[in-house]
Amino acid sequence: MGAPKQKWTSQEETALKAGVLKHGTGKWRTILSDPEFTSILKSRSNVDLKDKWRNISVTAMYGSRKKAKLALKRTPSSHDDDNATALTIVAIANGVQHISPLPPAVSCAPPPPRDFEGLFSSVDKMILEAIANFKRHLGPDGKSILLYVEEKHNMQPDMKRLVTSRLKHLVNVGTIVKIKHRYRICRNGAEQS
Amino acid sequence: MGAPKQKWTSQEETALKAGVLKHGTGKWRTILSDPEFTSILKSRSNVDLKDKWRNISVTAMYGSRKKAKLALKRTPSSHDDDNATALTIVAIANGVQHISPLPPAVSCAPPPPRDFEGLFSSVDKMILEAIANFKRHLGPDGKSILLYVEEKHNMQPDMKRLVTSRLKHLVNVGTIVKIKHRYRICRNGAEQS
DNA sequence: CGGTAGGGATAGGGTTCT
DNA sequence: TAGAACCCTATCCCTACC
Repeated sequence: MGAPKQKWTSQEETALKAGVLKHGTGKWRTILSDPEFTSILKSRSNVDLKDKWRNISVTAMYGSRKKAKLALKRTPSSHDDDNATALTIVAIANGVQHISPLPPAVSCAPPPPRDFEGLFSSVDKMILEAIANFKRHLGPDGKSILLYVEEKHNMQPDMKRLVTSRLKHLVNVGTIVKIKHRYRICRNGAEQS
Repeated sequence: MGAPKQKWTSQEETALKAGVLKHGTGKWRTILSDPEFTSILKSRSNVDLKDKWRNISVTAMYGSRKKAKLALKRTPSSHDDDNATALTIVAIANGVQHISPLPPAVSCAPPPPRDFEGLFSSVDKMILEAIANFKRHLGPDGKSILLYVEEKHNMQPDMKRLVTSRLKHLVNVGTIVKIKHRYRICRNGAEQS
């Protein structure tokens, strides 16, 4: 009676995905406040978003949370990769897919991150995105970033070299900093401790 | 792994409690700097300590912060009592408890607040600590301290009498003063406003 | 600038409903 | 029984205020 279990509509789900693409995971309140999504998601809380995203991610990767836990027990591997991977999966779903399951009543998809200014800047963007979508202070390590980008491009082995060099480049020009094998966006030129 | 949530170990928690008993609440940086605790708590910040203490206190009293807030809304009563009570609880836990949940691999417990000089002095200590560590001007009243001492000792009626009499005793000998049902450490004989 | 208090958000485990 | 939706709370983050 209090609440008969409010199932997620595909509009809501689409908005959530777009929100994650735009603001990153872990920015549930931000997504909720974004005028682009707030009306669609107005009956959801930030925690709802988090939970739904978990369902989406875990379903995409393992089929279920239960299996996910089992899988993670067997392989206590870098948990960060999973998050990046999930985001990638959804990114693909949302970005590559030209038709929505439902005709979006509102333009809830991200504006257009479609401006390819060249491969480099494209990769740079993805790298920054991968880092930006990291909520913790410690950023992702190179491996996670790589995985993220590779999957985005269907495991092109060329990508690895490109990403690695771009990563170095971004560090060199001061866009990002590398601290103990982890990368972080550099806010103002230098990120001294 | 960036830091998927660094759960507090029982060693750390013990160190924090000991630190609060030694330096008082609100002295997080001091506790961190204390050579007695600095190594155990080296991966924690002063803010972490503050947060964890809040968690411990509130859990001991209400079960959770959420319930605490609700309880406080229903009863906008003197918030000071809560803090004292929490401290008392921890004081008791640290001072009376003879067995740790986990056999401490390292001697991480405070050197020895284990010197039982008798039940009286033990109770006196708890009372004084609870009051001393109070930063608000109004001290705690005896009721809440009593209540939780009783609970901690499984409602032993003896405890109630003991605490009450010790409280009176401490007032009589001038160690503490009682002002409007609240107790304060007496610094120099008189505590005029 | 550094520290603390407090409000609030998130992560992850757990629970309920279907 | 599984999976989706929802709850609980330890931990973490942000901001105002010294």
